[in-house]
Amino acid sequence: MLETESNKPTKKSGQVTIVDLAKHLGISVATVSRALNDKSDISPLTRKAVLDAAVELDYKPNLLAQSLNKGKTNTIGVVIPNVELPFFATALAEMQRVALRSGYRVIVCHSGESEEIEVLNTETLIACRVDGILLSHAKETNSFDHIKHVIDKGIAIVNFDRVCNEIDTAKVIHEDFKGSFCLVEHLIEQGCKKIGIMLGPEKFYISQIRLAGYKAALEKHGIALSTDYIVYSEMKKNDGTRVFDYFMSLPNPPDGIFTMLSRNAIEMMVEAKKRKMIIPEEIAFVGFGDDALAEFFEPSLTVFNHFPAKVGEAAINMLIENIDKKESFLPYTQAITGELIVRNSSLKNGIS
Amino acid sequence: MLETESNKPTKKSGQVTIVDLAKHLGISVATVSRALNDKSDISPLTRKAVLDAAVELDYKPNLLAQSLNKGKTNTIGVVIPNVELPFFATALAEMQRVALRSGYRVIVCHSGESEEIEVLNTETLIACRVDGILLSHAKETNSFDHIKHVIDKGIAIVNFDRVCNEIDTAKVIHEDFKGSFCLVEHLIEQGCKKIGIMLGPEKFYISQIRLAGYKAALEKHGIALSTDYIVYSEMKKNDGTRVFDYFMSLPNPPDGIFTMLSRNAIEMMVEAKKRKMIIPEEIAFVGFGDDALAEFFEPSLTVFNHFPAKVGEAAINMLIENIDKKESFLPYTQAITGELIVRNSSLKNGIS
DNA sequence: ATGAAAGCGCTAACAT
DNA sequence: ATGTTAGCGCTTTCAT
Repeated sequence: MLETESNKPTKKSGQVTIVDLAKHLGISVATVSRALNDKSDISPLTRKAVLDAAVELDYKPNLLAQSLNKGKTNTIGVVIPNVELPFFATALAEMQRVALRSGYRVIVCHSGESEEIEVLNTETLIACRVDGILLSHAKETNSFDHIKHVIDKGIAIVNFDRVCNEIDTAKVIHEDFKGSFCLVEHLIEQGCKKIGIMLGPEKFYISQIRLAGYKAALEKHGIALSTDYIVYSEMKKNDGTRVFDYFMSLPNPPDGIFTMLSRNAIEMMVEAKKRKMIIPEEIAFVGFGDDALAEFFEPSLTVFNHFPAKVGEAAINMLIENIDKKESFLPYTQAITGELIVRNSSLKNGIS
Repeated sequence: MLETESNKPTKKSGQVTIVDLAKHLGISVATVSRALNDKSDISPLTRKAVLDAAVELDYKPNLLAQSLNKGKTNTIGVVIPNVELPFFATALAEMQRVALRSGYRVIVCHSGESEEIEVLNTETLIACRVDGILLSHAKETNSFDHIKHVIDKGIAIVNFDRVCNEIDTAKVIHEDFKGSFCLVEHLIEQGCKKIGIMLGPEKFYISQIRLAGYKAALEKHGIALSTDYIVYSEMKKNDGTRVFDYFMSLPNPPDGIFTMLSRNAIEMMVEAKKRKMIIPEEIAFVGFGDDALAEFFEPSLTVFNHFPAKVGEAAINMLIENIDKKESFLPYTQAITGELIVRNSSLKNGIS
């Protein structure tokens, strides 16, 4: 317990290091390290002395140094376009929960829907030497070289929700085809004959797949396809309003509308109500993805719930698998089972 | 341009290092470092050679090593209770935006409203040697030793939204008193005489302050205070419903209700509508904090908008100031100016 | 059971 | 203009 006056850390960081502990106790850093890491070859007394000193001096290990030394950071990087979209907020929260349980830290980056920032984020994460990356593309993103990059470097990566179909990465997706098929078929069963669809950007893989589901449902029920009823959007606020105006301006406007973002359906319903249209009798609505808005709006919105938390959980578990197996991991795709929630925006025999 | 066969990185990390670059070019690491960091004492030719090689070999700097060496990480840690609350999602997004602009990375931690995890998060951030911490307390949090800790270590910290009044930290808060005063006064002006208030946990500083604003408004207008009308809650889903039941069970139920979380007001309105009560004539509602739900619900909810993005921006700017000034920084408190948004849930002369 | 020393990748004196 | 070297905080052989 040799007491020197110089207990205060002297180093650059201003924080207590194992050198400080070693000096304080008059032993070597190696011994301190062993005690701290609970190694075998150490006397119980020394261990206790070190542990006590660590508490006394408020020693906190420097993760940077540890990671640098070990070549592993136990950190996962997440790149998302926008946490303000409820889907991403929920998925992210779940990722953090699982990460913590599995001994990983999480660095979150927002691309803000910008391709440039998404690329920048990816590079930052590589520079931070994260063990793996979870990524959902910005709507702007057209080129996927940064993803190839990550893969070439042998860094684990899982693509979720807004995935890119041009690269063979591990992916977690929704039942996009089935969900969209269900929703559209439900509209048809409710008597809708002219069904409009509002998608995200045309290049989105999920736009394409959901469109395919829509087409399949129409075909199954012998309804002809009309390109007038298919609209892409940049997913801006109030796009729903604009697209609804467009639909209503058609010579033969839809009697049912499916939107890829539930929020857009809500915006449309606001507009429909302004025009004194009767929902769902005159026009019915369904959306992809459940949230508080869908539940509380009047009429409540029929949705395909894609379980954001499950997506988050599956994605991070797949990533950890990828990290653990390293080279031997073979990319695969997992689709999370969703569920149709029928509500008043589409149910014509009106239940309340 | 000396070519050796051994271009591939040999090291533990598996990634290209400046040593690899140096070998590849047959020069010293110091020169490589200088070139990479755009130092003065270097010939343009060597610089170019290095930069080219960096691209060719896909060199990415190791931030861990840089940070360890410099004693600065350029990283900010954020601890929030739950991103699924729209306020935090928006504040966080803004923090990231500003951080990026200012050359900082962000590590986000969720406490999930747990004190234990909040403490753990804080320690992790210290261990990561972040330059500063932005923190909003979990609702569970009772002890603030971990905050004292951070301050004692000389790490910059800014407390926002859910602040603790027992410690002298830098803080960014809302106009909690004024906002609550405005909302309640507005109800009074609309003719409400019996005003219920639903707060968060009693120990929350913001609960206390918002209650004070409520009391002040009542007093100004000569309305007697009744403890029956004051309810605390743990901010769980559907607490609004329960509290509304309670209010309605009173011998003399309120004719106006103010909730600290807008979502609770929505839940109450759902319940009120089920009971065929007329809003706002029979009972009016106002909430603290604006979000999509408040705008889209029918009737739309009168709120005090506390501008989440501004809070996020102010908090991170204050933190960066703290980081830059270090010792000479004196903690202060900044209140973000809010704004009353009157909507149909309270406006008795009904505008639509 | 403990210490000495090398090394993780990088920067910054200090040479030359 | 470039090379040599020490050191950031830690773990881990290899000695003893």
